[in-house]
Amino acid sequence: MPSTSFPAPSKFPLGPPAAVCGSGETLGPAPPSGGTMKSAEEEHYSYASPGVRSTLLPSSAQPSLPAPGHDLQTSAPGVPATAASQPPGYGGAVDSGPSSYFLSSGHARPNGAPALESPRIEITSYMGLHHGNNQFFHDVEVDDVLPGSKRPPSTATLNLPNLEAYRDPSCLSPASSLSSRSCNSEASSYESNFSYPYASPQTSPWQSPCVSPKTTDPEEGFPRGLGVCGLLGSPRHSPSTSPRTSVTEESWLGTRTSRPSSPCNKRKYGLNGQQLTSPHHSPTPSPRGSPRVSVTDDTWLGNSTQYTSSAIVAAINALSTDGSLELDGVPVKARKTALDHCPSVALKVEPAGEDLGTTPPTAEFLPEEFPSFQHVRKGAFCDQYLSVPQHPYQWARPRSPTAYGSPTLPALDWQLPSRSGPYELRIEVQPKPHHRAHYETEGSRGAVKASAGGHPSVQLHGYLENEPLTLQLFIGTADDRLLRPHAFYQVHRITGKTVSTTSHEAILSNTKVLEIPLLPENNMRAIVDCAGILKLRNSDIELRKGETDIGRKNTRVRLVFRVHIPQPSGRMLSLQVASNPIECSQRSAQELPLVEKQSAASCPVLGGKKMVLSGHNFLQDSKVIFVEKAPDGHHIWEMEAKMDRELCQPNSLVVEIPPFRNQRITSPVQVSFYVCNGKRKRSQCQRFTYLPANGNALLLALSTENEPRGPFF
DNA sequence: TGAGGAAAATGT
DNA sequence: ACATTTTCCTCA
Repeated sequence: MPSTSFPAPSKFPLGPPAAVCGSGETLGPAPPSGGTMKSAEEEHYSYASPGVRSTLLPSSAQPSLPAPGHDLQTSAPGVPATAASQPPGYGGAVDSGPSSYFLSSGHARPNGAPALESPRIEITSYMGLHHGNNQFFHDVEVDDVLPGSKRPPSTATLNLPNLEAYRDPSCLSPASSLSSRSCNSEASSYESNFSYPYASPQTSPWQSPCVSPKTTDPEEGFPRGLGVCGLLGSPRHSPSTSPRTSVTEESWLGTRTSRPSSPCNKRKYGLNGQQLTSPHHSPTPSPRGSPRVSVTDDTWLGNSTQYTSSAIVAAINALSTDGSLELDGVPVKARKTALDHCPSVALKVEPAGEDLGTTPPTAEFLPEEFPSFQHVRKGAFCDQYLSVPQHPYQWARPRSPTAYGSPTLPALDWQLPSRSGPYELRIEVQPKPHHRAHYETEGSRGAVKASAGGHPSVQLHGYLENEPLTLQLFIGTADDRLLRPHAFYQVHRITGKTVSTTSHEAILSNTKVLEIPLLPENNMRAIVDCAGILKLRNSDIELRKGETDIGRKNTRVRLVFRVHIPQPSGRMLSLQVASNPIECSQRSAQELPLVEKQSAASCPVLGGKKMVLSGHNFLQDSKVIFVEKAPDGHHIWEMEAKMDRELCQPNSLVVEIPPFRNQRITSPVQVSFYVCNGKRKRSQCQRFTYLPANGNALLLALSTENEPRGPFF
């Protein structure tokens, strides 16, 4: 299908194609998978031609998905992201006017931030773009759903009063904003406006957004995915996936609810997040093979990711779809989105259920149209789950929703390439692998830093215009699945003397997004010294209806950066890159010592035998403490081993096994030892079991063996 | 603030 | 009994 649908490159509205598209090369590494993918260029083209709206590429057309996040990973500075191959996801958005979204002239920039003129926002109906997820099928749906509603894809323009440099999504729902209650963050609302209904392959497109996925717990009446509110609408959910949705409000909400004693049943996932069971699979074939998908994440993401099909689909959609089509057809209103949070509501609204469970509420409705409705729902929803006080966040200021989230911008769970044509968004300086996130009950723990000191930095290469752009940053997942906003962590804006970078907070679909100016005068490079990480309580998030991810042991995140580059054609080209994974728990940050091997499995009763422990994270002051416990668990004795510092190596400790205290042992004695780093208390250290293989040997071998023998392992 | 530690809670 | 998560304390 595909290809045909693409417009010829020549059509590329933008300037010389060549420039834009640099040939594949720009793309960089060719598409991983067999060439099926189109070069970025092509895609560009496709999208580009304004006229072409309809071209929807069948998903098939783009077999390959971008690897989620992948690009990022590679992120080693300097290293080009391989992922490039991905097509610009949504790049193709419709024709909107030139991006309304961005600033045009550099006007005053307060604080260095680019000033926005009064931005004019054009609303285009691209719907497709947004919801990345399921656009595939929309055509149909649209019609069905909104029969009369189609609107011309035209764009509307709004003039914003002014400029804060950035648009705030929040504006949208006034009410919503910070208040915890407003589950729907503004963003969401905003999104909803734009959102476009797309159906996940699996689900019927039209299901009510709210519909609860089957997978969901029966008990819950609500649909789970709501949270997303539509934004992301992710229909994607694979069961496994968590709807990102929920993420966050709480954060902002700040409220603390009493902790729920136990979260309702959540599904268990593998540590990586893989879900053990997936309720439904999307029928659609998963794109996995597609190059895009795999491209990159290697690092964190295992190649094997199990992405939910929906996610993939979304990605595909993004790539392939021509927003325009949908746009037209889709009545904006049609979508009911916002419900997200208020699943219940949604339910009411829509019968639903249809789907297979997974369906997240895709629906969107225009906020405008149903403003009150939304709010209500939100409130309701929140109440149910959270009693949170509102936050006083500043970003609450009103802005037109549209401004911020122009309809054309891709949802946060869309997989986007890190480079396309001449452009490449690259993380020049990676964040440290550990950063202790702070809870709402704590004070800030500062900004994420770089390993070598300083802070992470991101640069947009290949952009030669003089117009400043906005770099968006949000906290994404680091598991094996497709990159998506992390439900349990939110980016936290840090301000103060130590922060040199101006930033602005916005909320998109329950996900806090930090917007940082990318200025030509700075070479389109931003030093991210204003981003901290907030941890939301697992119980709060897990209770959300629609949330399927679990927080326990889900403590790794990635910084996800996005930039939207207005194209001459009026479309917006979006690039995204994710950082290396960052471990956010306190404990992990301490780098616990880990013993992988021990040279001895037994020792004479008198002890004295030397043992080599091989592992990681051993420090100069590491201590090894032996403990003997009776079969019933009774603590018999413990003793700190004598360490042979001379023989110790960074990854190995040589210790002397202390003599057993009970020399009348007639049967195997189980001895454990702890390896402690520095001040860490034993209780916080890893305990290893040393089990003498032969009881007799213990009893009878009174002579000590002081030298380790042979190869230990 | 920004951290570092750790006790108190919870979850397995 | 442990492993993890959250809340508190302290300090610079």
